Amino acid sequence: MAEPSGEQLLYLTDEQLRQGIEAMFFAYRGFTADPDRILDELSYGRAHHRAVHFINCAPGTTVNNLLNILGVTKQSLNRVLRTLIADGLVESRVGRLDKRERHLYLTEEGKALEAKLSDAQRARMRAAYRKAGPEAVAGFRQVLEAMMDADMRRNYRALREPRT
Amino acid sequence: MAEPSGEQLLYLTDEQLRQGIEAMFFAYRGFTADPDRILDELSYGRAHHRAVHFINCAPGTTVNNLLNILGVTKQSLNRVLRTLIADGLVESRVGRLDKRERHLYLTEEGKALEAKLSDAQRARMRAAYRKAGPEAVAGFRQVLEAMMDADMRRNYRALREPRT
DNA sequence: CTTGGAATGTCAACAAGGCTGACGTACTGT
DNA sequence: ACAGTACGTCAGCCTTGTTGACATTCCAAG
Repeated sequence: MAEPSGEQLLYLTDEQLRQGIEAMFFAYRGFTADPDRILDELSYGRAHHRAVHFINCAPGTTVNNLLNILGVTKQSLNRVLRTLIADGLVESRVGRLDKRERHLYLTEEGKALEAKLSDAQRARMRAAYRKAGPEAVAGFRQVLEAMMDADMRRNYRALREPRT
Repeated sequence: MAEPSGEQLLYLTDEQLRQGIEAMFFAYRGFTADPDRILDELSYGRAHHRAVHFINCAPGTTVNNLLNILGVTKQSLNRVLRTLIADGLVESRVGRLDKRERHLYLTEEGKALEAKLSDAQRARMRAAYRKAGPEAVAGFRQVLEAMMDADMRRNYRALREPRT
């Protein structure tokens, strides 16, 4: 894939890049629009969505682990987790091996919300993928991955792995 | 490295879509990281960046027009504009045709900041584009455009048109 | 010409969700 | 025993979203 086969390797004018920047801006808004609507009705915010999403991906994850993935402070995350636990969407279990740790799980209710949010977001993603075609999707993913910070790319790849 | 490039057609499993969602999340963070650092030093935020960016793209635009592009309330935008005007980065001129309107322009100082932010963001975008290759970039843009809301796509395309 | 309504922009106040700092508690490993 | 780690929490700040109230300006109907 790293072989450009000549072609127009260099069409990286500032104008092209600016368009990419704006596309990213508008697309991200579309990307979050559907979940945001659902969240609003429950008086939750995007922060709750992120927490629920990653707890679902990695059941039993610790608070500290989640902190690294989300890139926020523990105070900030804790505020969100507190409401999710109080509302019975997330369960926090004291670690067996290390009792200082809290392992986080979605309850059935939590899974239901996650599914609802996920479905909405996937629907848009699926529509976009269909419209653009498989090859475009491969390119899309490559550029996104190249755009991440190195340490985030590690997190991202860790989440993609089948299982350890 | 284990990136599927092109071959398989219908791989729109929920798992694949979930990966796309996460890639979008992490990539957007990388995307805004560099400007955020610059902004922080000046005690501005992302909102200032967006305003400066789009005023630069469309000099003389009205507040209302900017509102539509940015998708926030006028009160929210106004707060940001007020500080930018107070700091001498943006100039607001009363409309000649319609005196209710305010036309917005970047001052020299404003243009300097815009260039600084833009350079940082473009550098990352350029690096990602280089790494992924021209074909990936085309796919990237296609998927992003398909992911926008319809009305935002209009704004996006309007901004891509040659100058008026 | 007047007047009411629409459009535009400003000010005030509030909420969500970031942040830092400080501190308490429970546990771990040396 | 003790230093360090993991987590929770309180207090307070900032940015940036929101609504509500209001001033100005324009325009069109009476």
